[in-house]
Amino acid sequence: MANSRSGDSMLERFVRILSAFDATRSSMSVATLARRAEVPLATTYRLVDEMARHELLSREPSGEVRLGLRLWELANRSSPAVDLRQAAMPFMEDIQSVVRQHTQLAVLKDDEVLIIERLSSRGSVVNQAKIAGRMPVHRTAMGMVLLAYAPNHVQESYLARHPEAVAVVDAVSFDFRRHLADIRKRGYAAFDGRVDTDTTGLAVPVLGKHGQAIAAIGVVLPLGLENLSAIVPVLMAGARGIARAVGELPASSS
Amino acid sequence: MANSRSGDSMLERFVRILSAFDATRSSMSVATLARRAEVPLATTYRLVDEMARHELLSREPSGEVRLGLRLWELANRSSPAVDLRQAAMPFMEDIQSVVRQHTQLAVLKDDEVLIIERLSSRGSVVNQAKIAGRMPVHRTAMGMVLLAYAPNHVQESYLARHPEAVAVVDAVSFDFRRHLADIRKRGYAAFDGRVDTDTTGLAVPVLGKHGQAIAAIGVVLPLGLENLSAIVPVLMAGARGIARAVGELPASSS
DNA sequence: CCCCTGTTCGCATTGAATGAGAATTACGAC
DNA sequence: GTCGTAATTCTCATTCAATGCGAACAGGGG
Repeated sequence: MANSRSGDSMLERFVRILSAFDATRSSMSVATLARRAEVPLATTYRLVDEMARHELLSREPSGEVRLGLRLWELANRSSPAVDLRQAAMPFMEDIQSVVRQHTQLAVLKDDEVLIIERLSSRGSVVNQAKIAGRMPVHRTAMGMVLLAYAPNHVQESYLARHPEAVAVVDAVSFDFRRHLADIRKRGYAAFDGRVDTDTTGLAVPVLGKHGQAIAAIGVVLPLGLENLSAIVPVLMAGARGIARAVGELPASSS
Repeated sequence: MANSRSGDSMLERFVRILSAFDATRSSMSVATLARRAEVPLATTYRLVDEMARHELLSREPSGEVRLGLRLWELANRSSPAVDLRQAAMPFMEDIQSVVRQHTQLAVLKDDEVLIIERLSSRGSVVNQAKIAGRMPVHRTAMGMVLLAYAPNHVQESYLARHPEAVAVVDAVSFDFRRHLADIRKRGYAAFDGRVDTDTTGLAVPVLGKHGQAIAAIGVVLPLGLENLSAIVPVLMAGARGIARAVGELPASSS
């Protein structure tokens, strides 16, 4: 039995199997799955169909495996992300109806930006962000806003773990901490072409009662930024609305 | 060791634990969780913190447990529901901008209506539907549309399992199968006050290439149905758009 | 004070999970 | 058709990781 080395609880494997799926690879053969998840083949087969029996995974006619509808259902019935999203939706729609470009909601998670929600008009510019997808902190306006309003120890540990961030921010060398302070002073962050060369990101924090960011809302605009300063107040009004709608929410971790 | 009776694989328990959470009870003590999930206390404690370690669950400062952000992330990175939602969103927004009431997207699952997405204007009437929530088939316009365009064996097994449906549909006794045929003839379903006494549900199917419903889109309107017939074409146009946007999607099960 | 509920820990027990590998099937390429 | 490769299914002896009882501990009302 369990005759082998690896210190894997079954749950560990279970998570690794789920993690093998992402937006770019939403279905695959069991064998491939076993390879990606680094779980022994025979075991993977057993696990997969046990999971399929509970509809956490589903097997397509082709034999490929993908995430199951029940997993989605369970995760979306109640969760921090769901609560946040629900509180924010009406305000995001308000923003959207004015800005008419991608409007997104995100939180900070494991030193990355986790996108919670995203509204897109038909004519929006292209944008790589996906719901439940992640973006790098220091290349996005949402990320920098989240970091700027994060507790000190989060900022410091981010800096410690991501020295490359300092180099990337603007052509000139500069003080990252001061950059964060600037963002706090303005109350928003705006970046040109850092994700896509022809778009501008603009984001403001949703502030909790102790001044920390519990989330960020941002928009992605085409580079021709005429009335950009007219948009900031719209975002801020939305953010205040969301903050009010969120009585108290568990934080997002670090 | 597994010295006890129950034929529970660990995964079985895992699912039961997750299932203990729903929109009405999004966090609880471990002991309560153990009771609801019917998992032995000591085992529950062990499982909960193993799951918490992987952020499938999270422990709040108060000690209560709730679903974790990572679970949400995994489930939303890729899943049938996510794909469908993504294909449908632009069309739902179009519909919403015209109708200005709740606009929802749902599929049939286990003889129930599973709500996938839901847009609500600020001034919408009250509506109990929640994302990832379920509604009864024969009391909702979305449910009846889904059933009307479902394969025959699904309809029959629904009838077999839900004899009460026949009695409920309209004051007069009547032929349920014929009712479904009527819906197919019209191409939509409209029900007054069956969920809430002061609202009307209106729904059309999103048809796959073989004529089956792969989803339904519906709106919830206040009972004063003046221009109701003007809305149907809007929904149908949206449904066609969604159908086109969905190249091929795995079905939703039965 | 007692009682009730939630939480943590120790521990002996064993059956359920494990993974190597053989056998079989599916699928292209040619 | 004939290979050849990859995917899948099965078998099976091994054993340790998961199990759950029960006892102990911690609060917190009343």
